[in-house]
Amino acid sequence: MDFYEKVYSVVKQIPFGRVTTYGSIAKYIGHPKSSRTVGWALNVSHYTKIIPAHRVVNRSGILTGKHHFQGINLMQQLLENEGIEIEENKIKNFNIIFWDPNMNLQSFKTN
DNA sequence: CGGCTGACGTAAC
DNA sequence: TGTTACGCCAGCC
Repeated sequence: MDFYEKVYSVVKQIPFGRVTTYGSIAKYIGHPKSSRTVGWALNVSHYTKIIPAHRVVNRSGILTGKHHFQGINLMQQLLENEGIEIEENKIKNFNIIFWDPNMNLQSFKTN
């Protein structure tokens, strides 16, 4: 399975109203230092695949990739539509809604 | 083939 | 505590 296929598989499994980080995804797919590549994978994915990339933010819960969506606030709008509160490009209660694939998809690696 | 870039993360200063 | 530096890896010159 390709690097990006793994990324897509994980991102698509992010529960509604939850978010995860580039680093967590990278770590989960076996490349803990390749978080940048995860971002790149999501970047190309937005025109090759349909995945909830808006549910992926950086480690601080900041919407660093919002300017890669159509509207400047599209990413934030999508998240708020899921009940996630955003303030100044930053997710509120991030530690609460953070969804770590490493803690929820242990069986995924064997697929 | 080498250097630059980037939706990141961590360590060092 | 705020910046800077660097590793990472795929794409694009």
